[in-house]
Amino acid sequence: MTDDTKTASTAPQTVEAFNARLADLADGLPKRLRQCADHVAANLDRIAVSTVADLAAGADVPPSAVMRFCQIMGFAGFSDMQRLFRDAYAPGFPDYATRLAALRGGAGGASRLVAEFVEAGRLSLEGLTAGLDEAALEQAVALLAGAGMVHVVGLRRAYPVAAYLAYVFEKMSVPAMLHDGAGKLDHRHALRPGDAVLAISFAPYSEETLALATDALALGVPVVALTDQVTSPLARAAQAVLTVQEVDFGAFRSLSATLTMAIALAVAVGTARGSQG
Amino acid sequence: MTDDTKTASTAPQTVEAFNARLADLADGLPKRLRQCADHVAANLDRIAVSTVADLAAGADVPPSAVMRFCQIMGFAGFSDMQRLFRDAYAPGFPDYATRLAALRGGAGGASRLVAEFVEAGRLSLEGLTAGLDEAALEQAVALLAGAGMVHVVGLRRAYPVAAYLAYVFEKMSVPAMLHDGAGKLDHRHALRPGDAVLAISFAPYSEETLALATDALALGVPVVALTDQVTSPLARAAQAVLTVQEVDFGAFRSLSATLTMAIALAVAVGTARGSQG
DNA sequence: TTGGATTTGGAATATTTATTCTATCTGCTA
DNA sequence: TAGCAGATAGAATAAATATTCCAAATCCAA
Repeated sequence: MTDDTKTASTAPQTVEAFNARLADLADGLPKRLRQCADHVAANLDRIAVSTVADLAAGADVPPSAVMRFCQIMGFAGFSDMQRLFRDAYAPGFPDYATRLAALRGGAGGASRLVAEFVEAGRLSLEGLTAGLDEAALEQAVALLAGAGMVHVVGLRRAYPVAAYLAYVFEKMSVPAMLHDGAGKLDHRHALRPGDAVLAISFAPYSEETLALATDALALGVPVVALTDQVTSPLARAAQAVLTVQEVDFGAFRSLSATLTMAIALAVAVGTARGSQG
Repeated sequence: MTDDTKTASTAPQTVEAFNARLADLADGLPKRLRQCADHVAANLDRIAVSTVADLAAGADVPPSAVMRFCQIMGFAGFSDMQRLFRDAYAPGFPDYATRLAALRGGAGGASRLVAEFVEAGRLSLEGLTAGLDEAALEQAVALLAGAGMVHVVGLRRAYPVAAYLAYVFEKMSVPAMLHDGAGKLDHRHALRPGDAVLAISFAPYSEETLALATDALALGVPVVALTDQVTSPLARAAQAVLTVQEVDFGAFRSLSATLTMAIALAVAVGTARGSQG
């Protein structure tokens, strides 16, 4: 026991080192300490202005667990750990506008891009609220909530949206099938009376998506369209048309608004079904 | 004594009001209080993480002078004043539990859901700018830009992100392969020296994603992690860790911030490659 | 299961930090 | 310069906060 492990000397000197150590230790930690680690990791920016009791309450552990956490991180105690974050607090204002301006103006290529896409996403979200067709939305929910099976289709840029919808539907126990065009199979025969189609497509509209929507129309299966324009060819085949405009940055469009619309739609449908029994 | 002068009621409620009051009083202040005012005005952003003694030392006055200063500013004491700054600079993802409860009770149905998810998305995007680790981002871009092939992996909730990344990479002519676990194939043999892995996973972390990252680590193939916590198990296997916190609404999380980070990353990588030749 | 090691919760204690109080000082007016 | 009002410094006290310690609980290996 003479070789006292010099825990103090291993104390992280920077927030980066702190994170590294946290990532390093986190896996092998017992329950309570793990809770501390997770809560701290998720609230790094609050450590500077928190007390042991605050942190303990947030992590749902007793204060002594927080103390033990600080010690295994290499600090003498909480105050020692907090000092690191108080010193690093200098950059200050996590004010959105300021930070965004700094990122946009800054040199860093990638950070700059993040700032631009964030701004584009924010604008798209604003546009979503402003341009929402509530009647169409209610109708879409009604159509999908009443369906035996929801066929979700979306390709290319719309595919992530379709995949996400399928995921949320599954989570909410809504019977749904994702048509992803894999294997170039012709899935249209899966459409049955009582089903519904949720088709997502943006210009340039993918042929397969349009084809499924058209077939559904012919079979009398209702179609909900999530698209970019009321004049979209997809709109012609649909009983309910939801439009979302994404603000683009450069040649690229984010999917913030589209996905937000998608999750709201899916949750609304799941809820409506749940309450129907 | 009945007309108790309600000094407490004059306490500034916002940082702006605080500044206004400070400007208002500063001129007529005696020496020591003036020193306090000047030092405080010059170090507004540090009040939240300072003690009375810190401030006193900085202003070169005894602690009791600081107390008097707090009181003439309208606060009950230093702690009262500090609370204002701690709250003001708290980068709040405020209580969504309350909102959700209100939503359940209130009317508005699907449109209301859209509004809530829009708000959650907006907050997530703001959090992304505030919490961006620029160094990690640059490193991630460098690793991926230098790779022969980018292996993108993400399952469940992360799958739409992975799919989107694969789409953007393809658009930008970055050789990329999407590992989607289809057919339960073991794709890890596809990893070759010179490649890189871009792994996306959120709690609860999917085993397959972790496995691919771990294999890559063993093979010396660099891994970029896009995850929710620095304590994520994915982080251990990764050379660059990008964290994104999504504000959740109810049981559901949108992907606004994650996708925004994803597209920015992909475009940055594509651009870097393009300029390399 | 048993035994041993690790982890945990909470009470007891130590330390830091805020706050009050008052004797003293300073600057002003007459 | 005497007298007074306000300002000040520092000591005394109160409150909040951090930290330690140990008995009890839990986990794990044999």
